[in-house]
Amino acid sequence: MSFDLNDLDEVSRTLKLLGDKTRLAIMKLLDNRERCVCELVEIFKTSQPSVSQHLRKLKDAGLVKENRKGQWIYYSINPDSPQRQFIQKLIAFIPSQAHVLEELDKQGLGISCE
Amino acid sequence: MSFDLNDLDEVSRTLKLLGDKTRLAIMKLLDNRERCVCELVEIFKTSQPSVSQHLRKLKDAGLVKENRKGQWIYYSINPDSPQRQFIQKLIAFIPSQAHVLEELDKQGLGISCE
DNA sequence: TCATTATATAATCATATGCTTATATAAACA
DNA sequence: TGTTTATATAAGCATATGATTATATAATGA
Repeated sequence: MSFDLNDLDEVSRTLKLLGDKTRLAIMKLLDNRERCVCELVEIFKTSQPSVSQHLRKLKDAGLVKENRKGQWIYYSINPDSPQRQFIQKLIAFIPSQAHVLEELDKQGLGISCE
Repeated sequence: MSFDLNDLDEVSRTLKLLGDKTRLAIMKLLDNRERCVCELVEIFKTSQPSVSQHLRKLKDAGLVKENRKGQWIYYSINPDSPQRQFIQKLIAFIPSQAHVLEELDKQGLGISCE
């Protein structure tokens, strides 16, 4: 599981991956706790396939991992990622997404896939 | 000159900008000292327009500034960029580009636009 | 002024990207 | 087993991106 982060290619690839607003927000949201796909779909008000595809890219890069619980699949930050420290520093520069969730509540949408 | 870095949009835009291998390497190279366009062209072994266009994007984002000296235009990190601290942290994760220059020397190309 | 050198800009093009719609898979449950 | 719910994958499409080629601008020097 060795991996050299000190590599220009690798860093630029990671930046490119997180250079997408949705993916960056997903990482920030997962920073707190795991979330199931349906939560993310509601938060971003986009299609389910769109969220799935973003998650796929994050998973392929090893940044997140999935955990199925019955029908639901929960995603979380992959603690074993060699890039984790780097990712954490990036995330630290993003404001909390709390307000996003608050706004959802105001709109009475709530978040429940159950 | 106020600017809120604590903004998801802004962070993702910056990451996207540096999510390009050439632009990221340019920023790393400029971290040491200013460089003229011709130096960068030689280093990256790409076309002059290509380098110019990358520099244009970095300049438009306020990350670098230019300084004409006769025929030559030298680019350097813009110290007044509100994103500077963020950029510095990103750059810190990239290995020195010293070896790139060393290889150029070996190939006898040297670097001189004069 | 004309030629040369350095750089920027414009136009074109091939590829990458992200979204949408449709469909497949997988679990839960009647 | 059949239906519903959650998620993934595939296909198609519009837009973004980065490179190349050609041309424009600007400074230098004969």
